[in-house]
Amino acid sequence: MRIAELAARTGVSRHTLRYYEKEGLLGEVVRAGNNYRDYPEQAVQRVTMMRQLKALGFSLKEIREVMDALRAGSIDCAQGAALMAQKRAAVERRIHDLRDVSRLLQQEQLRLERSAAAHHSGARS
Amino acid sequence: MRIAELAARTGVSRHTLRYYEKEGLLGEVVRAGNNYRDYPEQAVQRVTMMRQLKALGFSLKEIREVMDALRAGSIDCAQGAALMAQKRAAVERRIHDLRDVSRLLQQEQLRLERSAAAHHSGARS
DNA sequence: GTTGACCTTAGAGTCTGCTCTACACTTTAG
DNA sequence: CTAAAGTGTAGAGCAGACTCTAAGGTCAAC
Repeated sequence: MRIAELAARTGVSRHTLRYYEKEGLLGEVVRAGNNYRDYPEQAVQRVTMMRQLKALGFSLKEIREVMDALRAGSIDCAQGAALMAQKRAAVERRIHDLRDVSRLLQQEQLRLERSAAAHHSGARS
Repeated sequence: MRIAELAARTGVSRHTLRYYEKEGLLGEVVRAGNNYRDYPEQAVQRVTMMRQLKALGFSLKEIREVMDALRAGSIDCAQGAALMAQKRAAVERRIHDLRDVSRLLQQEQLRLERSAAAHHSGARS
């Protein structure tokens, strides 16, 4: 498919798609005879995943590493699987850290709710 | 404490601490008679939390909202608690999304491991 | 009372990740 | 055939988040 279709189906602009390619996130993109980019169907999933990872706070460099792993998988399955496991571990670490933050926020929330209740019942602060 | 100590204890540079203050992440910072900033002990926890949130991919604007909620809590407990709950919901959403990504990566990993095993046992790809 | 460590502000510079513009070529619709 | 829509490259511009520099005030120690 051409760049406009990929942009439409992923919600990532043409400009950004070319930028991602330049930054190595999309590997080599095949060109048609007229020099237009010709993306495979799979590009939709790949770019969608990039967008998701981006939204979760991953840098383009980190995303590139995930994509490299996926691409390596098409060549060397064992190596690709290993890289995939490593990237998944990074994601799990991030989940763990977020849980810590969530717990902190909850503690603060409970503390404030107790304070609010105390004020409401006429107690002194 | 002075800015150098806060920087040392949080791992955030003097420059960045002033920048965060300018961006409203630290609220009003009390000044000593000599116009030096004089941070309360609590600033260590606050700045540490900023650093954590930052590492997890939150923008300064989002972090500012969390800090505003914490600061509001010192004034209006009920309101602070509500904001805290709201921020915690955002964190939980992010955890949920990360779990999706983790699941995707795991699927790919398993697929590749099966492929690798098939290759190893002499099967055709 | 001067040296050196620390503090101040204002503002310039840097890096990332887009986003847009200019200009030229290709394709498609009428 | 021509106009509009789409694509290409190169490069400028921009916002966010720092990072650093310059020029000067403060303070503790010698």
